[in-house]
Amino acid sequence: MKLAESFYQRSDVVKIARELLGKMLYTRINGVITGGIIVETEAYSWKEKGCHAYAGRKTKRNAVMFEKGGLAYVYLCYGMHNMFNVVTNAEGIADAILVRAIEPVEGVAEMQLRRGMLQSPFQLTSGPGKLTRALGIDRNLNGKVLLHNEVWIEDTGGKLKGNQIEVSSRIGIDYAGNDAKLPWRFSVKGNRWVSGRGG
DNA sequence: GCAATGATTTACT
DNA sequence: GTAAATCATTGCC
Repeated sequence: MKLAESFYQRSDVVKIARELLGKMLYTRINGVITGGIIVETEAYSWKEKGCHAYAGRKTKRNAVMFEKGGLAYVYLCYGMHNMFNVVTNAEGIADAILVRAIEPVEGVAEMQLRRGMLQSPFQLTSGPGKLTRALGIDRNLNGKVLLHNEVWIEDTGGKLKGNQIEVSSRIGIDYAGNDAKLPWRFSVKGNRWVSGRGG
């Protein structure tokens, strides 16, 4: 079943990022459903420099981060990659979680079509830009509520043990100085779809 | 109006 | 390992 709004609207974005591991992320694009298990996330908060909304700086791009938790924040990076984030916390507080990798489950054939030929199936969704392409996520989904039938997250009922979760520093935010060292990246230990070496 | 750059991926050497 | 691809957003003039 879909996660309730109350799951996203709690105040501890780091805790929510950890809890998203093992959940199912689905999209429905042009009637085609694709989805997979979230295996890698990163937390971002307005309080630290790695975040687009650092120091509460609100712009046209990141405005959705200031909305209430439970919305999708999608933006374009490097001119070609869409990044998918989950907005958390209460309205007015800009926290969000970047989904960096999923394990393909639903609509795998469609994902392969969208991604083209790959050297390894583990490259299908093993990175933030890859999974958005595989799931058909683009900026049209920015600001969408994660409770409807375009993009949503479900609780599978499965539970990850603490020793199955790997904690590390976030990737690609060297400009954030000391905040780049925060242990706010979570991944499923041993999962082949975690970004990095895709196979 | 304009120059700078990024929460990345892929190909090439 | 290094570099190119590629453009919306941002900040400054």
